Amino acid sequence: MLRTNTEFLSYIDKLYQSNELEVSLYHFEKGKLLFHQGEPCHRVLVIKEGIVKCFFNEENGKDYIVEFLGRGEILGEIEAIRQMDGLCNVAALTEIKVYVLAVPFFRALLTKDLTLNKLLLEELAERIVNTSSRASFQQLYTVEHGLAKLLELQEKQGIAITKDDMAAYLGITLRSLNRALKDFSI
Amino acid sequence: MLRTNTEFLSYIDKLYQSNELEVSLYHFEKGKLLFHQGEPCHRVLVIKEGIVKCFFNEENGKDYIVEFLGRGEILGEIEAIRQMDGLCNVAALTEIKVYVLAVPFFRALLTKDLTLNKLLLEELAERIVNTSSRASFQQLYTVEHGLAKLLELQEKQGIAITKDDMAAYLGITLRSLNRALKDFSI
DNA sequence: TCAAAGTTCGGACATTTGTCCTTTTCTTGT
DNA sequence: ACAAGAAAAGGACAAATGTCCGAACTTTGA
Repeated sequence: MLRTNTEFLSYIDKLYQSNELEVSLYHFEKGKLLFHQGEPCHRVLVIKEGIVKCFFNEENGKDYIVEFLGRGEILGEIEAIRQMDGLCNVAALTEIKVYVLAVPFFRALLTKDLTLNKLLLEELAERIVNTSSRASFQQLYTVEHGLAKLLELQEKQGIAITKDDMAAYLGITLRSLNRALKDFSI
Repeated sequence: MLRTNTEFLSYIDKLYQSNELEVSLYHFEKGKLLFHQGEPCHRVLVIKEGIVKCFFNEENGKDYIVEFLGRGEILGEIEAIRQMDGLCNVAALTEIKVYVLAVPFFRALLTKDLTLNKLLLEELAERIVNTSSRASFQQLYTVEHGLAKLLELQEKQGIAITKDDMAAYLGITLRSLNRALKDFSI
């Protein structure tokens, strides 16, 4: 549930070392909004440290968290590839360090670097696997199943997700989450 | 909701014309299962004609339709890229014609053909956009919203989806679908 | 044409989830 | 330490969805 991508990180680490003009390293504080749904994207980010959440804000005001991303995960690549406005919001859940690439540089790189293409294809394929199997799971199983997995993740990763975020990830209201948590501890 | 990809189709058309040893054209009848969830995949398909459904079969026996795919859409590419067993089932909803590539050939092509890489990146990015925004939408909105879109699709495309498939796409039971349909026609 | 079998549909009730609002618990400043 | 305000939790009812099963409708074969 918290995705990471070591291979991609080391690729970008190297790129950074050999090309500091085009790749820079930034630092953002917890809570900062890195991408804004519906707005133009000018940069592609790769997480060096920290955790972010990607979430949709639907017209009815509700949020849905698509995924939590950590080390080596890339952000803004879909928008860069398809030349579209921000698909969803991205907010820093912890303090983060990110590599930043301008979109034109990223796109130029794509036209000539097969390694980058390969890494990206693997990353996108992995995301489809995750997103689609989660959608299926959430539609067809009860909340408890999803909650169990989410609690397990927090345990393993040693991270604390707020209840609001847990509910947004499960696609339910806070009230329902509280109920599920209560049922859980019986 | 019914996805197609003209660009990809013409790429494969050309590949077929220049390389009939490695790319072949097959024909399958309606109802045929082209990929089986959890089983090894040996081939990559590109739809030349017809429509298929990709669906998960969950352990509780329920189905969830991830997407409907038509002309120019590729199948089995995720499994080929990540070298994994079938992610979901794929069944022909109509008679279909497909180009067939063996996985090793497809992978070899990936290592040297930037055009293919580009087309695939665009396709995978598009799928992520669709899958994730649909997941969000379905979690956060009522069934009627989803149903409206689905009916619209059938109208536009002139295709008839069975009620079972409509329910599986919406992630609800047939009973709930019938109710929604009734409410709809008021 | 008719009856039997299969299929689809909808009623009735159970369960789940959401909404709204009160109660409880936690913070904060003096 | 305590009161006031803020944040979190839970009760009560409403709405949505699922399950089960019988009724209505279709198909098929003699």
